[in-house]
Amino acid sequence: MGEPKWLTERELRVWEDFLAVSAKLDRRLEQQLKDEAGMSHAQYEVLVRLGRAPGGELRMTELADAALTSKSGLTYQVTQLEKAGLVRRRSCETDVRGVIASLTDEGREKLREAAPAHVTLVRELFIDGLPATQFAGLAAALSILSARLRHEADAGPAAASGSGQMADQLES
Amino acid sequence: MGEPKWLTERELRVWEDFLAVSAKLDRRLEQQLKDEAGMSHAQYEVLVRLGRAPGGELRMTELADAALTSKSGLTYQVTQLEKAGLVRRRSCETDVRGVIASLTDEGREKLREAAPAHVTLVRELFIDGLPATQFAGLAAALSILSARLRHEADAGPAAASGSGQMADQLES
DNA sequence: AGCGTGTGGTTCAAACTAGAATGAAGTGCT
DNA sequence: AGCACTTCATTCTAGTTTGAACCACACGCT
Repeated sequence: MGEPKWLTERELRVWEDFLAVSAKLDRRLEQQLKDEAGMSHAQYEVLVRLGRAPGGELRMTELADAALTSKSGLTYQVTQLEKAGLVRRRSCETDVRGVIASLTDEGREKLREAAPAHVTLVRELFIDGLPATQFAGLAAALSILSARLRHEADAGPAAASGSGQMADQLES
Repeated sequence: MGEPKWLTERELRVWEDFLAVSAKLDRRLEQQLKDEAGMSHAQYEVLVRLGRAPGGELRMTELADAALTSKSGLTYQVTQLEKAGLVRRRSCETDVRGVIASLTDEGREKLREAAPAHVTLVRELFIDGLPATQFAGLAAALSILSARLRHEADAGPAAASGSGQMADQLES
């Protein structure tokens, strides 16, 4: 790893813009949810994924994956949400080890209550304000990156051992 | 706030892709820096901003701003970095209250040492793999969002008091 | 059945985070 | 000069994060 390919000025700007946007967006959303709904973004995210799942139920591991948090992180959040009465734990019939997180009625209600302001802010900060062309560009780029990172997750450090290209799906 | 403008399916996908990309990228970089350089991404970011500043020095507030962390967060990180000998604090001549964080030679060396692997990973995960067109779209979008959030920071809750539109720059 | 390996979830310890409160010192106005 | 107001950085507190260690169970193989 003597001399890597450094970033061009442009690439650097894009990367730092990404970091800045991500950080500031996170903070604004966090703050708003805390103020108006008394919950963290992480918790909101858990409720959303549960709300979307059939029956409002999901296995812990699946939920952790969907809500972009670690397993231990999810255990913590679900415990908090359970204390607040928004989520219940029940055990899985087909696998004794399994735990199923289940959205309560209060949880669903709370979600319904918190969503409008949240969505409005996401719209204001992220969606509106981008001309259609740029939005389309952003959409395309994020879709690729998201897919890429989803698969990287398994193979992870495998890239270090030679491949790391995956150019196949790009050349189409 | 009865019924907000909900997100279309497409908008939702983009937003969630953004969250996913951001989260996964963060985790990968965090992990790599910890493994290979023994520092957190936050600390790395502080070193980078200092390294780029004239004389390797910056006022705490400016640094906090640049490194995307809160003031108290920066105080903590600088203390850590100081313990590690990578940064020094000195007081500001023109303002007694002021504190200037200054990159030490060891700090600069450490940065030089950590940067290649970090940059390579950023390249691998974020830059390469995006066709030129999509990269350009991403760049344009992030540039707009970044600028927007930079200014929002001051006006912040001002949006709540009536305006909140800023539609002027949309209709063009 | 018995054994080794993998998986699901929690617990634990340690680090990090942000905001509120604090104290000291600038700034502007009369 | 005196006073109110803002700014700079730190301290404090409480909450949150993560990976590692852990236990109990599932699964595959012989």
